[in-house]
Amino acid sequence: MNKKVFEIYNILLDSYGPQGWWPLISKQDEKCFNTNGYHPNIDYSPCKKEIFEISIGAVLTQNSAWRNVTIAISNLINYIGILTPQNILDLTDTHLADLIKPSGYYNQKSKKLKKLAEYFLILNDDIPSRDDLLSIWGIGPETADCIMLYGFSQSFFVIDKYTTRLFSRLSFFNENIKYEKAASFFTDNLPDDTLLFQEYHALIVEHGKRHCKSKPDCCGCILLNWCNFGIDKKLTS
DNA sequence: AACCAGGACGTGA
DNA sequence: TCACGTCATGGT
Repeated sequence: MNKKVFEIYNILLDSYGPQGWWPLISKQDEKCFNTNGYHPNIDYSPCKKEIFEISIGAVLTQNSAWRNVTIAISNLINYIGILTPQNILDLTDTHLADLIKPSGYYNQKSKKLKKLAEYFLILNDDIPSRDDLLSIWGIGPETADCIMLYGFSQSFFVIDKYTTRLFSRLSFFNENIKYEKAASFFTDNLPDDTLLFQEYHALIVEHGKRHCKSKPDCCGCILLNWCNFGIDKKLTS
């Protein structure tokens, strides 16, 4: 058990506060109420329609900015009302593509959402296995883990570009590490805790957006002491 | 005006 | 297995 992994979590949490993921579009107004002393993850698990919204968001955000995804999801909600599998399936592929256009890759993602909706329709109230999700066309390891972790509250650790970038810069592993290997790095070095995994991934993304970008902005980075990459940047700039 | 954003799939070696 | 090409909008 590498305690550094948990220490970094605490640094991020102290600095940014609890993130309260998954950010539901259909619940944005309620979230605004709770900016003070509110711990959004405690005893909260999403209801059925929210699980589906999370899953849709996980697909739409593939290699695209969350800002654009919020527009796409808003378009969907404005047009079909409640996000249900049947409402998605009732749209034509091209109409669905048109609604989600702002999220990019709209033709592919339209098909992906249809496949996702078909699966959720037969899923009913069951909890899927990770392999079930991976067998759906358009759902890879990161999307599956997002759905499992944030949708179904199962303790899978989500690995994304921000995660491999940050922890490779922190010299824990190489940036081109395989997905499953990176995931087990975290699950091996952290207590098996869904809320922890939810909060940690969200904090990594927040830190990635603020500092650990593709072109890093190391000024004000709270992990600078931990980061060889940051030190190198300081010496060379 | 390139570059990047909370990836996944298909193909050829 | 792996290294690429493809998919595509919107912000900086």
